Amino acid sequence: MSEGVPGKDRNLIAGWHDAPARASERRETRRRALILAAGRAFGRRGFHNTTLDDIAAQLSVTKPMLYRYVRNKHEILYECHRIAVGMAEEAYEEALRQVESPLERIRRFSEGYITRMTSELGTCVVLTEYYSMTPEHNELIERRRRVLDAGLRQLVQQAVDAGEIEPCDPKLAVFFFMGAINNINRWFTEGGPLAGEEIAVVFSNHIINGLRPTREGARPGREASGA
Amino acid sequence: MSEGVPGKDRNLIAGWHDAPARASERRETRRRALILAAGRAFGRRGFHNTTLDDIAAQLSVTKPMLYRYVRNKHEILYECHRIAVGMAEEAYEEALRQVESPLERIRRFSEGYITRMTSELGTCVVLTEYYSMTPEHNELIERRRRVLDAGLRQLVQQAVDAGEIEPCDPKLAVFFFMGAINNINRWFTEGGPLAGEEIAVVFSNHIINGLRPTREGARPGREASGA
DNA sequence: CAAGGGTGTTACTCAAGAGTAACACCTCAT
DNA sequence: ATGAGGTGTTACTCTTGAGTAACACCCTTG
Repeated sequence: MSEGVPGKDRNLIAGWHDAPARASERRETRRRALILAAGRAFGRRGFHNTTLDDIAAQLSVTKPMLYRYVRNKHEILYECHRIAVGMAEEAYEEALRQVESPLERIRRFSEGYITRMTSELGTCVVLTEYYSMTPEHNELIERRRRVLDAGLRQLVQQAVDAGEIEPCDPKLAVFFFMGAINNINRWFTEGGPLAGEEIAVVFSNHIINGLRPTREGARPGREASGA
Repeated sequence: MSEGVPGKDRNLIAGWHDAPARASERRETRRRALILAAGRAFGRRGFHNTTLDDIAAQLSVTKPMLYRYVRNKHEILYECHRIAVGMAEEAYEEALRQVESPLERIRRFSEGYITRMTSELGTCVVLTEYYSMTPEHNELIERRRRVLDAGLRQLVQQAVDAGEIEPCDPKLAVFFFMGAINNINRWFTEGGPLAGEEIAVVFSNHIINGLRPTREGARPGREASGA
């Protein structure tokens, strides 16, 4: 996104005011920038607490301009959710492609998903507020989420069957770690102390190893034996 | 609405239409019922997608009635959040009281918090939508959450120091499991197939043991993880 | 049987914010 | 230059929903 384009960049939000040449191409870029700005605001302050005027101001234009790029406010929210599931699906398929072991696939998925979610585009994403979508949009997103969920549960089940992990309820297991992951946007801030990849690795480890009790599980009488 | 009929129990929401005797006592009961109904709706459809008329309808009264029990809509949301942090604080203190081992305290906290959160009162609670509170309310809630967070991080650090768990970043660890827990309300439904205590136990295990890789990570010669 | 406090209603006000109409400017190909 | 198409604005409309005023109906207690 941030090319070596000379001079301009009059705005914080990338890609709006530097018009990339040809019409239809610019249109796409701007639409993207709009979704990004809106998504961030939605994530931080919520869908209904963010007005179109706010978003427009972010891009230093006025509200009616936005309607050149999106049909209405709900479409923006829908796009955000599409990006979000899209990233999860991508990570899932990538994981299937890259490794064989079910457990390792889960790790890859988690890492890939988190990495995407904390990327520039990802930070725009809203995982909460699915209830603010129109029923039609919600249905579309839900459907995709359900498919993904089923895939993940299957992975967990396979990991159990392969003896890689102890038996557990796949449904709850998936709820568990997806909950942890989907909550990241609540506290993550781009440019904060934590890099996305860092979080991805740490979280994935927690998913698989938990708080990772030490073998001898020191007695309640505590006694640190060599870290 | 003909009242006073001995049969009563004319409404789903407990405690509204069966007037418990003395005035000030009933007032409290009704206020409680109102918060509960509202909190559930907020959790399911979001703060802004829930109108006061909706809430009133739930209780089979009309909007102006609600104003006899709360100052305004924001106060309801605040009460929900107060209940939520309150439950977390309770669970935390209980954990400190009951056991000594830092790791065991974390488990107790998690179990206690989840159990409360899935209790009848708990299901009303909104953990999302903190951004829909007034800045003043938000400040109050935030403050308490920060204190709790600090306590939890300390527990994690202590568990590390005591050699109970492998070293890790306490901040991320707490974000991790609190994320998983706070997301429960997204999918939990009272009277669904999963009981609150069940979830509490399973999640707490996941927090501590993760997906619990088997020792040799191989054969399905699983040992009995007796219930 | 009044009187008064509590319960509940209908019928409003009022602000905010999504969405639109209409116009004004710029710039580029002919 | 000129008109066409894209960019951007100001100044609205209209709906929704929070909050309120004002009244009507009990019950209880003297």
